[in-house]
Amino acid sequence: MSIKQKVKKTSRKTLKQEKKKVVMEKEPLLLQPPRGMKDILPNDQCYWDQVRRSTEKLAREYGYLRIDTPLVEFSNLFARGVGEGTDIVEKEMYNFVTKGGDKVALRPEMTAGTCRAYIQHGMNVLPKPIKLFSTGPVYRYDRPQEGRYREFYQVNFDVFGEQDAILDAQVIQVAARVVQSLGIKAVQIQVNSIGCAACRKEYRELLINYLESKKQKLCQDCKNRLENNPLRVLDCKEDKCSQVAATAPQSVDHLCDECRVHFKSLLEYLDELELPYVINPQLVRGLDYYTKTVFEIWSADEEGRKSALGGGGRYDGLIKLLGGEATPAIGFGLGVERLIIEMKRVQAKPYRAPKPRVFLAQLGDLAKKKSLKLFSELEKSGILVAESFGRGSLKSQLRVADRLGVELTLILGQKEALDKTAIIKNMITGVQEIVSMDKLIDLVKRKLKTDNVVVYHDNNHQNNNHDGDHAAQ
RNA sequence: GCGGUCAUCGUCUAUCGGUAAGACAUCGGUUUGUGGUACCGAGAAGCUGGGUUCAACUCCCAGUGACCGCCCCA
Repeated sequence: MSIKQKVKKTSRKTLKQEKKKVVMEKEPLLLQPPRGMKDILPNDQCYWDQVRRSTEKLAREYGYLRIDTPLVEFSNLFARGVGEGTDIVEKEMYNFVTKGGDKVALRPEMTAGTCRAYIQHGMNVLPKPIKLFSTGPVYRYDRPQEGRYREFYQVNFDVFGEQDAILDAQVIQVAARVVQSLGIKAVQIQVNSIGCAACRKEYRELLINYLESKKQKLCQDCKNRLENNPLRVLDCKEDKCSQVAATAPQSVDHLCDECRVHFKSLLEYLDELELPYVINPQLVRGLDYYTKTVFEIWSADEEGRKSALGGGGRYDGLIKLLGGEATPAIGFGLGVERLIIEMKRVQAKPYRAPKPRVFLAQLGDLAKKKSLKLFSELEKSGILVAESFGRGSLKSQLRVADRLGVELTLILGQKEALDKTAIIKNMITGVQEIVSMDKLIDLVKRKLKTDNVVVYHDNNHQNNNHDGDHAAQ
């Protein structure tokens, strides 16, 4: 190591220590978001765009209107709506008190807020059924891991005012279609019916009796669940519990007449739609408000590892519970991050936004000034243009143009600026011509239309581009 | 909430108890008006806090975070 290097290293180190000292004096600044939260970087946006486009298109086609509700609601909306005894409300809610003393929470799911808005704005007077969809972040204070974040995004569909099972089937179909439209084909739909308030009460007692008799075989969690949420014992993953659950009375066998008919016709409608499904008598959802139909959508990879993409169900009692007039309703939510994980796994095509096909290069003070306006004129006439105004040399600008893979580069130099002309360079053939400024835009448009896109990139070059994408992350 | 693995430039990966190397990426240059290659150069890192030591990026502890497995869910 040379003396020069040594000196440099030392000074760098000293600098670093000083920097550290300054930071320490103020307050440690962690250059990362809080746990379980993450940035969605430009490189990933193509997947998010694809999800947004697909869901918005299907929502439109099935008659859903978009609604956006606040990320923050009063805590008791969720306590009442989602259920006091649920994991979500009990241990996963971001609760806080505002300066004004309001007890509020970040929404852990979207249905409660949608219902609140439905009641508040008197949507019950609209022609039924009323279909609403929304998308945005939701928050759960859970332990993060792959596909599970404390801030995550959902797309959510809800329908109000229709109790016919045909709607249950259509809602399940929409859920399946959203997933499939993203290119995720290998999905499994699980359905179950947990009955209405009346038959659920009866069933619940039956189940408690049964579980009490096997109490010593249950895990500690389930012993607790026995008290406040016995249905949840059924989907406990503990071996001993699932053994008990396997022989437990099943809700489908203890439905009242109405619920049985409802479930039966749902299955008939699903058959009619040729939507493959599996009846899972063990399926219970983590939210209290469900009645009758519940369902989940799962994907499975080659090794059989499953991941829940979303789920939903009917909640005929919720609107009344929250203070509205009794209104049947059904809905579902899908986890966007999980959809994207699946899209990547099956190598589904993300949305590709149009890229600029023209680059504007400038040389010299006068041309630089003129190029700024020329850029906006090109943009106004619908031509996507790239530039690198900050660079001086034509060489480095052309290098950028090349790397962006544009088809044409417009060169505006001192001479051209004075002559009111510009050079159009075809980046594929290398041929260039001088045209007058007032014909430039029309000519560029014509060239973009007629020029066939020739793929001339060699592999090496493409790889470089690819790496570049990653480096931008 | 519990268990496991891990933590070095923007990214990936080395090395070492004596203050860190390379690749990719970035920026600049190779006679300043012409792009892919090549060559030269520059900037850029030891998660945080303690401890052991003459000396810690390295060893130990704690914290934090990421990932995996439970639990739960989306």
